[in-house]
Amino acid sequence: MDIRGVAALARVSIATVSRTINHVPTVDPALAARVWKVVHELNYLPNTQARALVSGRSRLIGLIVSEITNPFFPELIQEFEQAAVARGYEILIGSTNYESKTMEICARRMLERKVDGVAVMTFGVEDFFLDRFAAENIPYVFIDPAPSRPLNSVLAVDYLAGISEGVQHLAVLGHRNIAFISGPLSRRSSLSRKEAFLACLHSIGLKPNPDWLIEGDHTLDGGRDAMQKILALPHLPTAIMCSNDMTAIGVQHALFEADLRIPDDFSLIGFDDIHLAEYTIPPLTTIRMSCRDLATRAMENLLSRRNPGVGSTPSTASTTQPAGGLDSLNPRQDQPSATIATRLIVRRTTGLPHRALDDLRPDASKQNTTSLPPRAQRQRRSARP
Amino acid sequence: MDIRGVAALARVSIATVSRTINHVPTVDPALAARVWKVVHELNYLPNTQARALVSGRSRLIGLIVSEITNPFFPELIQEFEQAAVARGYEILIGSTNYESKTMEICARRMLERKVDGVAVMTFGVEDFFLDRFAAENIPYVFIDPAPSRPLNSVLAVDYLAGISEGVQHLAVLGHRNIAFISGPLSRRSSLSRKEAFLACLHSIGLKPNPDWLIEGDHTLDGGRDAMQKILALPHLPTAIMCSNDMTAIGVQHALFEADLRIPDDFSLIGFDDIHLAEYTIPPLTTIRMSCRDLATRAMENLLSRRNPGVGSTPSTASTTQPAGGLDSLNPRQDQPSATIATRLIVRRTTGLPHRALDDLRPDASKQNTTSLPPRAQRQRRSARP
DNA sequence: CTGAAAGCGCTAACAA
DNA sequence: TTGTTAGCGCTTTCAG
Repeated sequence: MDIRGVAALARVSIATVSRTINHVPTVDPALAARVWKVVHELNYLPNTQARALVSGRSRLIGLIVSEITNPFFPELIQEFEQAAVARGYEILIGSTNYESKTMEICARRMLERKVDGVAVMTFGVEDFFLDRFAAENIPYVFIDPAPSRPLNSVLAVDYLAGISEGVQHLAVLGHRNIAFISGPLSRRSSLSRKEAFLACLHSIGLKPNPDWLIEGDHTLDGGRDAMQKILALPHLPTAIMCSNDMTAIGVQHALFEADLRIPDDFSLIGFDDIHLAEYTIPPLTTIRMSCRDLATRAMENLLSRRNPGVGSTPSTASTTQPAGGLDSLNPRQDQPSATIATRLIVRRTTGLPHRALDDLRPDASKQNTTSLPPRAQRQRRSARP
Repeated sequence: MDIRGVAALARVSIATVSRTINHVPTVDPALAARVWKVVHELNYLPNTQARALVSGRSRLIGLIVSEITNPFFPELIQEFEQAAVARGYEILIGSTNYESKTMEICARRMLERKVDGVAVMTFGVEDFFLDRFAAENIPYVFIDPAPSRPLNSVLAVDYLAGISEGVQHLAVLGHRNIAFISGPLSRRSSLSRKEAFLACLHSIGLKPNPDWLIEGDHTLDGGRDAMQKILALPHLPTAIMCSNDMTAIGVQHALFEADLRIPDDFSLIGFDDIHLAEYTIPPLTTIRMSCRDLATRAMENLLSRRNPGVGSTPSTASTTQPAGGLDSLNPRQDQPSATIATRLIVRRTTGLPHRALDDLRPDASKQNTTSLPPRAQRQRRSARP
């Protein structure tokens, strides 16, 4: 059943049907009522493809993430989807899995489906596609520092604030030897976090030990492996900061396997504050970055810059959803940046450095500052039957 | 740049361009070469909307899940996406968040975007939409028992096998008092799991204690709350089985907060075997269900039943991707079912029942079978400094 | 094997 | 305010 069928049954022209379902205000209420009646009786649903073809706008927003399997992204996607649906849009998800080939395919799909905007929540898209997006007048927004280009827009995350809170929290507890497990350093957002960490360290007069700067990959496995590398070091830090929560959970696991305890043996701080962080054992101290903020800001940024020349936007996309509303308020922005706040959430993976405990027990034999008691001397917590 | 531009530069008609990029075999290789050259020089990307409009096929597969935030689904989605992309399709994700209103919107979106098939990985869609899908000749596939209807197809998960392995594993260790935390019982897949559990219990001569059958909601919070309810009971089970891994992680957290240990105080089994299960503390014994199987089977099922009347499918969707291949092999099936296997993965949350330890220590005072020693007598594991 | 032409279902001028 | 009409970019007859 198509628009013609509706028009025939409602005894109006197809143009009137089109205007009605698009909520163009100048339709005679009587006719509109007839049209709606037929629409509902027939359960008529407009063909999105046809609409998109003729109007040039797909009401589709592309969302490129690195890895859907990292719980941070589903949380982001959920917020994004809500933000999109609330405004009458849908999202097209692409996950790059950190491969630039896959990224290319994603970008191509976005272009082929004529998305009205793209939010890139992962490492750099190649210039080729940026040019292409620009050429087709498709706004795109990056999280994090990105190449400065026209039509480009970035959402700056205030990494420094949260990480600084984290480092200071550790310093106050007495930690001087802090390791950092980064994400893949090829990604700008990973780099930013690492640099923020280094800057904080510097600002409180600590210098980084290169051995304690490990490159991870933002996965559970990566976190575990990185921690194992650290444990193999001759001198151990007393606290570990991680570039994301998944890494931290991997670290927890490595320590569990090594029979070491958190926070007694090591303090640990994550980043992202995924929902799971509250549920790790012990619950993870971490730095929160608001997905909702990110998603909302990204959406608004994109919509506010939407193709200003072509396609006036009189109306709503769906036969049911009311119009989104205020999307044409903001003027076009070319290098605007919203700032996304971060802040420390203290839970139970941070405590005094293990050295501090020794200091409290004067009878204990003096131990090397940066090494743990030999594993053999420590009891296993749960011997299996 | 559109097909006409390509045609002009390649000095052929638009029909020839169309045939070329669709890999219709009857094109003169010389012309085809000219076309491809121009296509690449111009980086021409065909407009998906236009293709879909005229061909009636969108090369879009709908995937309806309940909650993207539960890590099982991202893992499923990832597999699904790969399966789809490998066959030249894309997926359109809808998450219902367990709300039937949202489900309705999802179904509507799928219809409006003219998906070529829908995989429903969550509780029942309303009949209205099933009829609609059927009417538009859109194949759909359910996971789990679903209303029997034409064009309907279900992927049967062999819950019984895995759950039975789990129950037997517990029984062998000596557990007789086993609780089960289900998912929302309004969902068929939750019901199936619970029923499988009950059947297993019965088959080894145990009868369920109604107090130990708790309805959860498949979330972390739900698992925690359910465990807290169990802990408040006068008689405690010695083992807990959960309807999914997230619930089990919630249980771990509740026990951690209550200062109880796994597996010393309670044995715990999850379901799904999400990647995270290997990383919980201690690592979670769980029942594995293969996402990849699920995704692949669902995709194949859908494609094999694809609209047989309309739209012959001569070719590939993309200018780059090679054709998927064997999708027209299987004949149309109306009530076929692939069976998805499940099996137990033993990690470290299962052990002897706490009672058994007491039996091994004859000097210990005899304790009530179903209650733990008072918390006050147990030492805290990690007193905070 | 190729090209001309007829739409796919809808929106947006433009006229009435 | 409403209807008529010309496409949107592409696939697919149908002649050549």
